[in-house]
Amino acid sequence: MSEEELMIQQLFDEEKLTDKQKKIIVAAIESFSEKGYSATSTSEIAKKAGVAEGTIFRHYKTKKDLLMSIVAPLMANLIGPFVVNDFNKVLDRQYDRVEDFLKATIENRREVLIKLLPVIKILLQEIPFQPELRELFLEQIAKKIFDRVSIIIKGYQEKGQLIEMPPESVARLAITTILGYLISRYVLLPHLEWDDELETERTIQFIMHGLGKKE
Amino acid sequence: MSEEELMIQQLFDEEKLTDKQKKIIVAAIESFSEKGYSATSTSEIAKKAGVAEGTIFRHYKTKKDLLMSIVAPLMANLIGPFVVNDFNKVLDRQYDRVEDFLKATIENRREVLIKLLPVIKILLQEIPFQPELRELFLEQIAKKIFDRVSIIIKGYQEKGQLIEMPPESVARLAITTILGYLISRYVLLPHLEWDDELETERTIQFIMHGLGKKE
Amino acid sequence: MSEEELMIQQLFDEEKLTDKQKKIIVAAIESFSEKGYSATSTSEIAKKAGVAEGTIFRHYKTKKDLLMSIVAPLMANLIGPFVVNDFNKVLDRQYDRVEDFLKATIENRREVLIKLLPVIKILLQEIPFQPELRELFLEQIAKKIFDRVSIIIKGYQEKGQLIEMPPESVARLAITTILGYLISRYVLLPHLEWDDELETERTIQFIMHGLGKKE
Amino acid sequence: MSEEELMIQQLFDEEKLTDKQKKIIVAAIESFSEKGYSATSTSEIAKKAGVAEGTIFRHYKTKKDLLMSIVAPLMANLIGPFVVNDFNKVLDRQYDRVEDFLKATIENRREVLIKLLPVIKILLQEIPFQPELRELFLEQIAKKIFDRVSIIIKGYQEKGQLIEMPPESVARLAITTILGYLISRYVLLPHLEWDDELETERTIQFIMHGLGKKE
DNA sequence: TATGAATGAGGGTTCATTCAT
DNA sequence: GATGAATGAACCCTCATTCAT
Repeated sequence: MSEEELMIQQLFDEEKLTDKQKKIIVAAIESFSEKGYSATSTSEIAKKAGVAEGTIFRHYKTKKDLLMSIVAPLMANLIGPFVVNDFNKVLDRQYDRVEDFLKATIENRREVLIKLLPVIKILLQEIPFQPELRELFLEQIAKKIFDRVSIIIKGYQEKGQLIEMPPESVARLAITTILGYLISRYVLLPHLEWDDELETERTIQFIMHGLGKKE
Repeated sequence: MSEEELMIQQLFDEEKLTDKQKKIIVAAIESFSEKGYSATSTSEIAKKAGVAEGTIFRHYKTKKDLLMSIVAPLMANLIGPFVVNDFNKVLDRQYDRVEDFLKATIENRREVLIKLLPVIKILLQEIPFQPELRELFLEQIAKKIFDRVSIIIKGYQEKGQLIEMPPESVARLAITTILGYLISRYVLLPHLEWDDELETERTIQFIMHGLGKKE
Repeated sequence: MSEEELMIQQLFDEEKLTDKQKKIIVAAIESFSEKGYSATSTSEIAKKAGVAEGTIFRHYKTKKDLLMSIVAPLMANLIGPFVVNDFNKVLDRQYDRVEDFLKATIENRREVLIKLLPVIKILLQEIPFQPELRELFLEQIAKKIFDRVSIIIKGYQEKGQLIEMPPESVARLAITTILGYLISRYVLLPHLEWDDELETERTIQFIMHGLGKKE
Repeated sequence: MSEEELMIQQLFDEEKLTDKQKKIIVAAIESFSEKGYSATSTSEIAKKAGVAEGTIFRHYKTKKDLLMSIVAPLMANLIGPFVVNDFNKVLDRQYDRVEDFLKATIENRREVLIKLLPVIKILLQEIPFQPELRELFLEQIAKKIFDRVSIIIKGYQEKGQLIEMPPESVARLAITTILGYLISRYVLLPHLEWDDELETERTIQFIMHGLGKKE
């Protein structure tokens, strides 16, 4: 229970949720991420949450409403700290080298990513099918992150630490590499044994120097 | 229609499908990839295919059967040419430099990937929810590709073209980078304008030399 | 309605059934006994009961569940009073002569049999096809009745009122004769005019003295 | 196969059935008697018979047609030999004593009953639900048998071998007793071990002298 | 506020039957 | 005559949602 409680807190820290609401949210996250949104029935959620079927609809007008109320705060959560903390730190020149910034970013996001993994799975699953979700995601998350990252990139380029390449391309390559790592690590192959520190190091090294051998 | 006909041919070239079967497959692919497997009703597929609902179940015992019959041949298709053609060419030392191999691989797969995009979307969407699909994918695709790629990598490492790093890590980084490019290009942001040749070049360059500036 | 109400009361006297449940049961009994279980659709039952089809499945998980919930209490009902009342009376030597016992038994069961006729028809119809039903019937009804009857028979044999013959055979002959009478009377040929008292008398006389003429 | 072949011959000896027709009939009898008419699908029959679904409907316009074509000849078969052979023998005074007639009748019918058991089960099952069947049965079978039996009874009554009782009642009692025996023996409790000769003897004895002890 | 009985549209699937081959 | 693909109505059952309690 404490595990879910943490997730709930992380996601809805400011809102006031009744006890039943929390149970509904937890149950919905579990079912949605296990079977998918469409394949999950509200009655199943109600049973798992230990509430009556009607109770769900008292708090959330529709099933989609419930989905949104789970997934929307995730967005703020994913981007929020990143924007506020790290970005400022970078501006404050706390990370002189790109490597340090990358490492801090990965470390910083790793924890919240793990905690919110089920919700992230739901988000990724439903983005292709819920236009509102996709727009929300593209405009609130993708765009913002992309913009901030581009600024950061330009900064490092000016400092001569990054090659001359359009920031969008640099951003794309860096972000997909990091996400590729995190998704491989936590979504696709979580059952393998990973040496997290070493693999993080390699990922960063790859971003910086590629795979080609310097002669 | 010719577009879908092509896809059908690509996927089911050896099997003999009746006209109605083809229509069902095409309609199912369209609906599944647009709304997701669970959210698509068989009656909707029937209507779109212009056949009676019962006809679907004459050819495919269940709805999941229909899904599998769409997605299973994709696997062979995705991996087949790769294994046979490219791998042999590499062994035949047709690609002296890693760059050439990467470029050929991307180009080679790009075409089939575009054509099969809707089916790939379905596959990716349903892998988390259909255990049989996941196993099929992990064992038939992921493992095979990984193995072959690892061999290729070792070859280039011995030739001194790739850094010393466990082939698994090299494979992971290379594959996720390429997939990250293709997914960004064709799935996430297809509506942007892309200079395919240039962006492919950059992706390969990134894999080889990273983002760090040589001084 | 009062007719069915009576049947419902007789069958489910202890359980608390909602109004809709009663209507569903009544409608199901009517349809099952008229057209058979397999040939009756749940939508038909719903319509006849004046409820939504979903309502049926809220109370009974499956169609077979509905059948069982109708037929199971019948068993207790058919055997219950017999075991408790009559059997005790016999033990209490309330019936000195076999004839009196037989008459009381027939009279006693006639009433409930008439009232539960439709349900009995359903039971008899479905016993060959529902293994669970058959076992339930054989073990809960047939065996119990057979055992009790055998004890009673032995009693009368010891009193010299019945011929020496294995109690099983005696029981078989007596029971099938009585059932043969009741089934002829109420199931096969209910439209004929019957002089119930006289025919009962003849049936008992037949059991006691057969058809042969004493010279 | 020879078992079914025999049944087919017995039932349809005069008609010319194609090979496929026979297979259909055999398959239908098996399925109908196992699962009931309504619960058996034509496709299942086709599969079991090894013919195409359409073939069934080429020979029998509807599913009910198939049922009727199985069950109708049974009637003639059940009554035919009885009327012709036994009855004449009785008239020919081949059976002086009632006992002999009863024994001959039971023995005579036992064999055909066993062979046609599955078809008889179908007939008994469907009589309550198929009005045409019921009328056919009542008028062609029940009535005829009843009439003939009544005549026989009167004959024995005149000879002083049977008590004075309306022939209808005598017939009812005798017939239900015999049927009760045969049904107990072959339908309800076929798995018990039966001493057929002894039990037949007891049944006849019961009919003649009842269960009461002569002092 | 919370319940859970009730709804009826729609879910996937099977059905008896037809008909072009 | 035999086939089996095709049909669409009907099957049993589940669904998201409502509302009286």
